[in-house]
Amino acid sequence: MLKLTKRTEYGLIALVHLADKAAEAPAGSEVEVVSARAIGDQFPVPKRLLAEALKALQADGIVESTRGAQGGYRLAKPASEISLRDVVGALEGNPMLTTCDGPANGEEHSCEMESVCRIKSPLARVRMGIWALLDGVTLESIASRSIDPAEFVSPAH
Amino acid sequence: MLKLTKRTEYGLIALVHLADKAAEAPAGSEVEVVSARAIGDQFPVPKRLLAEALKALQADGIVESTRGAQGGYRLAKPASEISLRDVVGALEGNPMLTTCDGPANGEEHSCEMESVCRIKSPLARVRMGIWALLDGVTLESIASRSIDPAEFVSPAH
DNA sequence: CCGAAACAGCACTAAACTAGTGCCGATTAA
DNA sequence: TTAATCGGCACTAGTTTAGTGCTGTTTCGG
Repeated sequence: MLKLTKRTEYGLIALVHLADKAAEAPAGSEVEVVSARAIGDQFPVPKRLLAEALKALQADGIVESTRGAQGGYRLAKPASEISLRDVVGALEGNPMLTTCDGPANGEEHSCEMESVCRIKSPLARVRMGIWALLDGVTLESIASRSIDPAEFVSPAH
Repeated sequence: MLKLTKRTEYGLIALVHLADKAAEAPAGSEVEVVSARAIGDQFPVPKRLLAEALKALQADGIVESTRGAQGGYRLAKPASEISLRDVVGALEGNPMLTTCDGPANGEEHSCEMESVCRIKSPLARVRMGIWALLDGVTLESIASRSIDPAEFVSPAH
């Protein structure tokens, strides 16, 4: 199904939070790291999965981590340079649409119909369209949507 | 994962085939129906699943069926009026991206964070972008990609 | 009128993926 | 030294996907 996983959802939530932190920081100063626990405390999401997502994001160089007490995560790049495609790619890999519509796996023989298949290349085009769309959405554009931090930390419920 | 199901893949293959038949037919004449078996014979796909896909397409008014011997399927509308979104919608439903990113299910309370959730509306925007993209791809545009029928029935390999 | 061809509907299995949890080791600030 | 925190492995339960079986119903053709 054409759906993102919870992992991705949680990862995105965490990233938006980290982007806020980065934006709040006084210019020129080091951005404070935020622990997975701290993020999880602010949202009703299973903290453990959040941590899983952050781990994956770290492995892909989207966030950087500091270990030990007072450790945590922060964005590894400016929010404007992190696209939704990067995030989705890190959290659920690149493969898309049909199995035979391989993205860059030129070596795989994809499917057995090859020559008979008329939908492969149209689907590949669609896939690239979707990727381009995700490429156009940066973490900055997601995070910078009129959020008063005060309202943010004191949720309505 | 951001992937289409086999069902959709098989359905698309069948639709392209039916679009061919429709295009071949002499102007003004009735388009011949094609049985699921006939389609399945031309492609290395499990015939049964192909039939499943066609059934779903019929239920959604994308193809129309004729029952009984010599029965089969044909497009219910011109190929130019069938979009990839229609097909995907018929074969795997509309829900997309995260679970809280409900398409038109206004009544559902979606997720419990509501007020705190900062990714919902950006994701909704992305979803609409993807749908618009799928809307722009018609069955006609997929099928009419320089296919010499002769080359089609005698594949290169 | 009968039988074969074809759609239609239901139910079932096995494999893969998703969501979520547990546990323990490694690292580091206090 | 201790507690906080990231990092890695493994495990369970539920859902989805892929694929198959069987039976009923409709209709053409002989």
